[in-house]
Amino acid sequence: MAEKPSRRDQILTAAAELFARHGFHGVGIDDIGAAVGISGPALYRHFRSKDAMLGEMLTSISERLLDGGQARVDAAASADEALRALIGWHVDFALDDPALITVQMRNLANLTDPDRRRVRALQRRYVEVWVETIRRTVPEFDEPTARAAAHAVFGLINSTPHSAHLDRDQMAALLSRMALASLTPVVVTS
Amino acid sequence: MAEKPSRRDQILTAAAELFARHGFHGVGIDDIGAAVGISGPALYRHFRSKDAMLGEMLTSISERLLDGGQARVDAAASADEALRALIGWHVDFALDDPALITVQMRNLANLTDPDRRRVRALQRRYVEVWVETIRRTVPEFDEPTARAAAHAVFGLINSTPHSAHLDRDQMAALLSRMALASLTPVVVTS
DNA sequence: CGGGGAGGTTAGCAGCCGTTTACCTAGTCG
DNA sequence: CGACTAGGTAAACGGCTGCTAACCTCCCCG
Repeated sequence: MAEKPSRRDQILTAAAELFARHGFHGVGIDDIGAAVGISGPALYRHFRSKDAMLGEMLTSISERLLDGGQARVDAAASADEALRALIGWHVDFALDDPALITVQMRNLANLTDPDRRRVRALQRRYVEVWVETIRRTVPEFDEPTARAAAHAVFGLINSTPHSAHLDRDQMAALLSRMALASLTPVVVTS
Repeated sequence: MAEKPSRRDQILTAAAELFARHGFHGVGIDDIGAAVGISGPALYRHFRSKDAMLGEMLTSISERLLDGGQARVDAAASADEALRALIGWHVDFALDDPALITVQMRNLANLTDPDRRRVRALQRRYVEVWVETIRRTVPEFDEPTARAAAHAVFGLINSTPHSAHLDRDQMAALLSRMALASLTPVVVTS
């Protein structure tokens, strides 16, 4: 079933690609229209404004990340397994939607104030899932350290768009291994 | 000696801060002027254009990164020490100039064509320094893998601006440990 | 059959923003 | 002392861009 994507979704994915490549302000309304075969102001039949596109894009990413991450953690049997599942989840997301990940990293500042608040709240909750999971497997990390470590792992995994030299599976394996290793630096070489 | 910074440098650091926070297109010429106490078009006494500011900013970062990295590697006695030195160098840079690092990560696309070529060439050479160093300490990585790993480590270290919750020294220690651990995942738990 | 909504189109406006211009000071130096 | 320069100002211009307006055309459904 070819799951025909709604016009809105077509527009959002095209816009994400463009925003990722040129930045929010670097993309014109006409560019987005052209990318989906319609031209210019026709977009206003589907979105209230250009800001609204970015807003919807980022809130939907943030919700998907949070929900998926939470689900993986809840389904895990042990703390260790939870961490692996979380890493795998984020790696898959970053590899499957590099444009979305890039936009989420770079274009938070271009959001409208209420949108930014919403997105930040979602992101904070996602980070919190990570912080708890990390602290369960690496008890010697205090909370601020775990938070900083979580951000560092995000940076590591989200580097994906800048290095597509490996194929998907190798990349997933590499990133997962590196992420996991970076979080267990204290495995004493006995 | 209070090393009074030249006007040009004042402008560049102020502009870097603004570009990092709002993105290149999100900052007006008047904003930059205001940030250094002069207003608007006075900047054109010091720079040919707004693009020229970004160009000079990014080439100078890239040169500093490359030169410093190369120097550290050359000064190192062993491969292992070279890797540690390289990590330390990049961590120090990212912690001391978070704005510059952010601009370099996000605003490559806003460069003028010749500037982008120059910067990319410098960045490639810097990555190459990392790739060689990594391969000397982790021989089981082939070249593409080492390159991808280098990018991942950059992402890890450059995550600094998004998490200033720790003080400088703790942050440096954490990032260095994580970076090093991520690159030696094969320390078999004997 | 006939009318209304969904989804296009082009033309045009309004505002922003990078850049140029013309002008005005202080210093500096022959 | 007079002239040139470095560095600043405010005003104006021109192009780009987000958005609106007016209009057109299917398609569906009573």
